[in-house]
Amino acid sequence: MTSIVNCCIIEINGIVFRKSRLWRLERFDNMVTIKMVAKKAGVSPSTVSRTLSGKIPVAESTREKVLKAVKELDYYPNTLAKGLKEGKTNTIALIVPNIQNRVFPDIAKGVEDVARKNEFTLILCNTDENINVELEYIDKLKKRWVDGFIFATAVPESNHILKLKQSGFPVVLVVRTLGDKVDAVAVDNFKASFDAVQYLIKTGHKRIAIINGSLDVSVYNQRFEGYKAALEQEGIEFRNELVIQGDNIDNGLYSMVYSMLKRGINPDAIFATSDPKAIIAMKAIKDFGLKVPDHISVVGFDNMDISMLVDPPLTTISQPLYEIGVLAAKKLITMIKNKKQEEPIIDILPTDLIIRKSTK
Amino acid sequence: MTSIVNCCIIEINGIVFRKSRLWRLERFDNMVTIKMVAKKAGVSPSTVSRTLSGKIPVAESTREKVLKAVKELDYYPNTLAKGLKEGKTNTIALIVPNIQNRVFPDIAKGVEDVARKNEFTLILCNTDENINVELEYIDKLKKRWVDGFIFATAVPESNHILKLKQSGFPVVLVVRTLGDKVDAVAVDNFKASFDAVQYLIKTGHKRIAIINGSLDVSVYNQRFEGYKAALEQEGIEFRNELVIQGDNIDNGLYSMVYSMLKRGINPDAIFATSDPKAIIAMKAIKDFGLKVPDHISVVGFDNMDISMLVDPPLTTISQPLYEIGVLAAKKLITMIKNKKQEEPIIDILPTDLIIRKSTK
DNA sequence: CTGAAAGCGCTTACAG
DNA sequence: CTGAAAGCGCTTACAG
Repeated sequence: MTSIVNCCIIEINGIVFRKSRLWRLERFDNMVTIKMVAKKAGVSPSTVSRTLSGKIPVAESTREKVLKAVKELDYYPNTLAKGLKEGKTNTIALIVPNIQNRVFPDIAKGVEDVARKNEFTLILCNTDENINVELEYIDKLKKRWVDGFIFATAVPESNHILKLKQSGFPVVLVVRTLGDKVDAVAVDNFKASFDAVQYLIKTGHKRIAIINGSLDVSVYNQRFEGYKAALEQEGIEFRNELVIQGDNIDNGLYSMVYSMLKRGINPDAIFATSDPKAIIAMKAIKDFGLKVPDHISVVGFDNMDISMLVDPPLTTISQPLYEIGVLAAKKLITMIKNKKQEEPIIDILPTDLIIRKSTK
Repeated sequence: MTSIVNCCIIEINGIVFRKSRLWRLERFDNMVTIKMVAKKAGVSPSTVSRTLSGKIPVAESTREKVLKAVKELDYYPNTLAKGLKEGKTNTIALIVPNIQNRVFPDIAKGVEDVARKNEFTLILCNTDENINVELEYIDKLKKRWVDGFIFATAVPESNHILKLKQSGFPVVLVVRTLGDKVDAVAVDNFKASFDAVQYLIKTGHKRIAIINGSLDVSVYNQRFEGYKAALEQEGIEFRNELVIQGDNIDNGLYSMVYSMLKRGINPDAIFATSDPKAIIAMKAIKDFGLKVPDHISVVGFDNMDISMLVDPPLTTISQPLYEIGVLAAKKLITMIKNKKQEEPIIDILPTDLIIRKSTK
């Protein structure tokens, strides 16, 4: 028995409840519990639970009494208690390297829309491309009984993801793959890149430079391979001097492009592996006194909303980012509901080359 | 007593545990609990808890035994159970109208960085500018015992937010305010707008058009007022024909600007209340055959990373979005930790007018 | 159809 | 310094 000192009396709508207080937060002392609803409706907590879940039949008259009490007390069940009992939380986590990078909000939106429709909550985690932050998050979320994970991060060493999957958590990768060991939704970056470069070659370009991101990131690696393969197939020699390595929106990139032009490397096209890179390149080209596309054609990657607004409008590759998010979330939720591990499936969605005015 | 049928035996590292199985998910049957750690270390669960919390002294020798067992079993406490017991979850929710709008990822990043440092988890919710989705989220998150809310949404009827606050949840608004009733972190949109328009007037512009968003959104309302006030102070008549109402990145806006030029309204400057609007305006101006800034100056709002890359680089107003997120999260977490409602404080952060080449 | 009981995993007041 | 007990709010197997 709890002693009187540690009890408090709560009166809600004329019904008196005794509640142990002990050391809980004040804020929650006025939380309406299932017991209170039961008392008010004159039934047992079990019956309230059954009425609300709808899974087990309840007499119509009882049902009405319960629902009336629920409404009058503004009762909503405590998800923590429910989750503790049921061993699931209806929550999924989306791990992204950097939410400020345009690609991820679109994916996040797709994931979120599906999550909401299925009454799942989304936890968004930003790793700052830092593996330790990522590990920290996984550790935290395991404790929290997140039901599953979607990873959009792209570090090469990914044992932690395999381990997570092996320990029983449903995992879906997005925008990247990890062999055929983990479910994934991605695009064929090799092919997208290949197609774009082939298009440049077919339209008469011969000295095609590439602005690429870090080769440690799998998508950039694949795009680079696609670039080289297209050159090879079309019988154009790969030249190292035409490769610029520039990390996203980075002041260094502008001067790298500018200095490439100054050194007389004279490319007739630049294939940039992201739109911001392409836009920076266009600026450097213009500032150097050359014209896009008259002297140099430029192709981007991602079809950001801004890319149709720059001058000239950017030819670029569009990825179905929102759809990737949607499909990944659907897969994950199915896995969670099935409660068993199936053979992983890798879904590859198509990309489009969107031809605008930055190529001739 | 649970009958044998409903029990299962688990052996971990040579120690045997009996676990009631009943109807829990298979996946969690191999979860390591505090009881298992206690058994392995040869102490009581209380002692394990005390060792890990560190709040209550434990004998050094006991401590070592416990930590060894924790490590060997790879134990991590169940946050749901902890949250249920303690009445808090160390989780905050950020509600944004649209994560795909550039402004919000920056804020989200700020919130998240602070949350992570304080060992809070962030739940991100996207309302699609739909009040019903917002209400749905609030309802869901209350159940989940989220410890507090940050709202970046901007609908005018906001009784639900006041109600949430009154029912005891810490709430901070961001980018908007709700009188002085709720804590908020925002910028002075009126002043930012006033300053920009005044700058245009001082530099010789007389027919200044404005491209504004919906007046239902408080920030656009304030920016519009700032525009009118600057005109008035400088003795320039406000003209309705110079007002364009265009919802963000919307194909309609381009033709609205174009047709304004065609109708001979001839503004000498356009103040756009967001960068995308400004960039669309610049495109319409160019396509019409006029030059920016020679014929028409253009000013944007938000200083998106892209705005320095367009041609000409865009003069715009920069808001400290990341800092807004940081400050809001700090305020919220302080409120949560203090466990009591103080007088609300509205923090107004400064904006900067960044002058580039789109204005003369 | 319904209630009393047990238990999810944890933490602290209580009593040594 | 430590263990046994109680309880957070919920849900379902069990027994009527």
